[in-house]
Amino acid sequence: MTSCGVSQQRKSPADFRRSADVFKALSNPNRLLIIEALSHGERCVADLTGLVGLDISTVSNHLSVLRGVGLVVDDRRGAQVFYTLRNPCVMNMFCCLEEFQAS
Amino acid sequence: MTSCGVSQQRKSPADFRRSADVFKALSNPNRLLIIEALSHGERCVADLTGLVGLDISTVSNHLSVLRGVGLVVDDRRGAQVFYTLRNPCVMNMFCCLEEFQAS
DNA sequence: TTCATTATTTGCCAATTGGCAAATAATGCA
DNA sequence: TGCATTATTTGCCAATTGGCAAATAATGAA
Repeated sequence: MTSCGVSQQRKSPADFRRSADVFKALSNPNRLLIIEALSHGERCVADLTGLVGLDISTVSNHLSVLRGVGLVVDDRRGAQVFYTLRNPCVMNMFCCLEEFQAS
Repeated sequence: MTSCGVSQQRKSPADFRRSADVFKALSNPNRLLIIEALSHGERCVADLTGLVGLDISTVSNHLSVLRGVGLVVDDRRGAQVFYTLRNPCVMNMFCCLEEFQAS
């Protein structure tokens, strides 16, 4: 894991707000489970509901949260809706977290 | 930002729980502001209180949250308490987030 | 020991979160 | 159109969060 080449500009309150919002979306274990599943390929809601083991209304709500911060995108095909990660680079954050937690 | 060399083992519910806890600690803009300040070097509580602009009891509480997940460590010197990031590699997560948000 | 300074803890309150279940919406077939 | 399937939204409720202010703890000097 190397340093990233991101500029060191001063962050505005809105920047922190936006970052906090994404972290908040990630602050639920069931949502993390969903994201990890999606990192391996698209899944439909019923799939994810089976995986998470909660009521489908809850899973749908979690997916709505993830959609809200742009982590996932939905694709309706007939009665079914499939979800995918909008950008897999978010998994890099998990790698960073694992390194942090291993330290 | 390159991929990290972390093993692909199956995560347990407790793993997701722990990850979610760290993300939760990061899900508040004022705590992000504190972390960013600490990434540049240690700061005392009064410093951070001035920076954040909230009541000192609130700042102390935020610092307690960060301590609880191991993001920061405290060092009491007399009446003052100084805080530092336990491991600066956590800043890599912010870099990943910025890349994600720029995508 | 008293008093001042600094930081943490606690209590209060409003807002938010997360789970279930019901209600509603979207899709597709007969 | 009616009905079935799938998913989303809404309502309810308990738990949690975050901010302020008061109470309490920790430190140090006189």
